[in-house]
Amino acid sequence: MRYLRTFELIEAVVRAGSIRRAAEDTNLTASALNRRIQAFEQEFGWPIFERLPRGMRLNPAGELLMQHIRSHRTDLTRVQSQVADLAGERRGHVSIACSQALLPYFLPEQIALYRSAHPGVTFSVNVRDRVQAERDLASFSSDLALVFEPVHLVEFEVLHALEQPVHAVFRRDGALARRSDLRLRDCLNHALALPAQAYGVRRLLELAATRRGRALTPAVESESFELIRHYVLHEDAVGFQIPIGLKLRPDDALDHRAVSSRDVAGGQLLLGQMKGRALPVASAKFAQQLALALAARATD
Amino acid sequence: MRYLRTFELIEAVVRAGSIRRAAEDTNLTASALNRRIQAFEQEFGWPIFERLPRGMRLNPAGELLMQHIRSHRTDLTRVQSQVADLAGERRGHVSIACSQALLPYFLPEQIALYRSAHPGVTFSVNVRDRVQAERDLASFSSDLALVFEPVHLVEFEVLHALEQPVHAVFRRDGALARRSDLRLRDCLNHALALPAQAYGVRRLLELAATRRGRALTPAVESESFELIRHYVLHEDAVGFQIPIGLKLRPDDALDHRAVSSRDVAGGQLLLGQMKGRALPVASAKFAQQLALALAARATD
DNA sequence: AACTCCGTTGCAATTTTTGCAGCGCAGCGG
DNA sequence: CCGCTGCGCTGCAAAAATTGCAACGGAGTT
Repeated sequence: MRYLRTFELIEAVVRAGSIRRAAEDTNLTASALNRRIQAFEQEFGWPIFERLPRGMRLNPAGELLMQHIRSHRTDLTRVQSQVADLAGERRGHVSIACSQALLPYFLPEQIALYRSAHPGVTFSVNVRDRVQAERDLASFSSDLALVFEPVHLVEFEVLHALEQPVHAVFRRDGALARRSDLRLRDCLNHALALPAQAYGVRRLLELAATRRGRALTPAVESESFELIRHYVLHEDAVGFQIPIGLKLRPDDALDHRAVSSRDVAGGQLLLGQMKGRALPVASAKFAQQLALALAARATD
Repeated sequence: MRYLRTFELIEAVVRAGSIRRAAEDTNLTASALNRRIQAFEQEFGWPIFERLPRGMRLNPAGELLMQHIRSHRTDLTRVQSQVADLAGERRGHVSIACSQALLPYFLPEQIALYRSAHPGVTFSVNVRDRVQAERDLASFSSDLALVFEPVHLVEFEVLHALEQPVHAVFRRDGALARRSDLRLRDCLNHALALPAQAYGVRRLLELAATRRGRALTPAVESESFELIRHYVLHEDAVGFQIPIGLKLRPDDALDHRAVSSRDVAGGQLLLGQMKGRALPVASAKFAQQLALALAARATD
């Protein structure tokens, strides 16, 4: 949008950290860019940048303004989305920050389902850990977040919650496969393939282990759930994940089962948005669909 | 603000109803204005005006956009106000929609008090009845509303409430002045000077009268409380008003006293803002001061 | 002390916006 | 039927704004 150009330029300067670098990104000369910034500060009434010998940085006034700019712009896209909806053609873009576990099955299915009804809607899916997801919402870079065991919950408005037990993942031909009620101590006798500390599953496991005075000493620790799943096949190890990211296929060499809730508490998978924000039409409708799908899983 | 020019122009067209008339108001030619509107619609993606043979009118998309524009602009002034506050100098503008009863004493005092501490803050006071006040808040043309017995209360966030009994106003040398506990039937024996139907005091009186099977037949009916107050002096009539708009001065020919609460229920004087809106610093601080002043009255 | 990278400014070139005049259209009144 | 009025819209030239170029001074770095 032409009339938002000044804001784009300001953002470019914030990102680049200096006018000269931002000028390259925006296909302008440093002088032109400089004058636009100055003109804006003049009209706004106060400087919004600190001038440092090495470049520019936002001052507190600028931070305040940036927050406003971001909210304004996403609000405008919401209006456009509403207008598109008004005109009958559902268009728009849904951006969602989610935990890794949603990537293999749940989200692809849901997105495909939504796009089959509304081909004009596009999606961007960003993998974020529990902390980053909330930061994404606050900075308006994601409309929705679907995360396991979020941390802060301030500014986070829960649209739907689903309890997910921690599942152990193991070889179908291993010793664990034969147990009917799976206890934590059974798992701890095997080599452990655990997610990194930042992840909710890991936190729940640590909690359970320390309560029993035992320490978790992973053989393999990774940020990739996919790696963990595959590693389990090589050594007769045990991995952990939530069931929404797992699927039972009879021909598969992998199997999984819930660790007894007596040992490891379940966690919450939360669908949420930034508190108080009015979502674009497409995002709101997609959130409804997700909530329905999650509710269906709860009754399974 | 230069970068908000397009929005100003759109608003001018909405107000004027045609490009040519709006062009005069904005010191532009119709052609220039026309092209800016077209350029905006191009960028926005949809037309926002209906072209009629007699001029232009907003279409539904335009209505949606206008709502956004208004909220955006008031939001920006809030940011500026916050920045001013950050810089130490409290500046800004407070716009308040209020009932007539606040005009003679309460608001002038409060505004003077606030301005003595913060001379940089300016005020606009708009007299609005109960319905219009809420409409003002919703259209962002007022930050605060201080009204007696508002109607809808949707979108209205109450910041402070004060119960106000209905007071009768009469000549100090009249018959009513001698009664200690003032009953409604005493008043009804006199000529009545009543506010118009739209006002809260009138509604409370009507309610009380019909409950007793009596009808209110005003000798004088007016939208001006000031006229009512002065009329009472000429005929030995009785007027009605809430005490916040009255003052006892010993040298005055007027007197007033609460009508017994057994007969006429008290009403609520409400200080409020639009639900969910973040007020500019000056408005928020002034609202705090008002709330305090109202609370002090409650304990009198 | 030489060097680099920064924001900033004067001036000319360029791009954008505007005003002017005129077009076609649709109601209105005779 | 006509002329009249007020409307949105467009081609073209004038006016205004934005931009690029070159250069300056300042502050860290080597």
